[in-house]
Amino acid sequence: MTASSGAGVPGATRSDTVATVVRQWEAVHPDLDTGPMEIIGRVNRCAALLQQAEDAPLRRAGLSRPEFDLLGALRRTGHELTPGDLARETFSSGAAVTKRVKALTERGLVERRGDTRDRRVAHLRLTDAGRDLVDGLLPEQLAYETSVLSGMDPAEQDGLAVLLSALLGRLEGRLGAPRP
Amino acid sequence: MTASSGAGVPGATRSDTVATVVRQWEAVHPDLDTGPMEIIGRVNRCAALLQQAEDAPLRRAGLSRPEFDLLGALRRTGHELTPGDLARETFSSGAAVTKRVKALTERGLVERRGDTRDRRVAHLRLTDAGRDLVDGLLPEQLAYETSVLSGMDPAEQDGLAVLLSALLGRLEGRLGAPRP
DNA sequence: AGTAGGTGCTTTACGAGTAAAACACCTGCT
DNA sequence: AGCAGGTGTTTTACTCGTAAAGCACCTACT
Repeated sequence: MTASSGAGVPGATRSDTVATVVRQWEAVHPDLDTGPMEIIGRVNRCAALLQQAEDAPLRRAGLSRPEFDLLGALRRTGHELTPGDLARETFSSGAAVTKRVKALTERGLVERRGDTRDRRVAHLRLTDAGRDLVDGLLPEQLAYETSVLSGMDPAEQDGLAVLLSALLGRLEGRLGAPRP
Repeated sequence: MTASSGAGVPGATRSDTVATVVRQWEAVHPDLDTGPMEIIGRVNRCAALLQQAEDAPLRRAGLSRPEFDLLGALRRTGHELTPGDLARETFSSGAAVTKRVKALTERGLVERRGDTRDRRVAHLRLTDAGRDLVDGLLPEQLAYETSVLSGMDPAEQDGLAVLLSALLGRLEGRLGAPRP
């Protein structure tokens, strides 16, 4: 009665790994509504496969994905960011940002400048080399993403983007400040 | 011209973090087609938030998510699995499985039995305590997932499941055996 | 002015995953 | 039978992220 997708969707959406996992759970726990798994299991699995695939070109450039995210944040915002800004922007802990920034400055991709007013804070920006690296990598990433999505027609792509946005909106609203 | 979702979708899908990130990239690189980001960025972000949220009840039970995945694989298949099977089933490395199995057997959740034919392989199964733990946790997980999705009506949920399945099918087909 | 409390960042200690090597065992060829 | 090569699992050395403590600095109250 939980109004989920238990409905049926007759023979659709066969042949992905999540479908077989869901069927296994249904066999073992016929009483539970496995509808949500059809969505959330697939989101998780898609994300895992996408990251694995997209990491390859980055590693070729000697970057981890979190490092690329950090450089990307600096590039796309267009202005300097503090470590704290970067932590929020890349959804990672402050400590992780500290270490990544250290590694990236040593490699000459990022520069730091102390704030004159508040001597606790640092301002970070890309060096020319850092900017060039991001600008070289980004088209590669997008080309791969485009090729993955090329199997879906544009209407499906838009539909997927809209539905995911709805889901994400809900997640971000609900999880903005959870109780640990 | 790459037939992506660049079309427009006028004012739709505002107010999630991915939308603002995409707008930033568009401002810096107006030449690139950022359509794929609208999908793939959201998949990644949704997965990150979902995992973070779903980890909480697991940690309360003293389990990490990979550990729960391992126990879940044993539960849903209903029969014994070898470490290799588990590695494939949970998409993790053999070494990681070895360590997790060790920890879980020490906690009395998993039992191992040597193969009589081939003495290299072990067969693993849940203890009663392991089975009970999974069976107690699973409804919690599903209830949370149901509540997250409760904002979407059933038709949207089905649509999302179908579209994600199409994407996942493509990813699994393409990435079954990549070249490192 | 002096100080208590908060903020921004970094350091430390540790846990967890990985890749590569090591190990133990099986299989098929001669 | 004996051994070369393959497979299933574990071990080792290392990397990376995290939580919690630590440090330096700012701010606002008395």
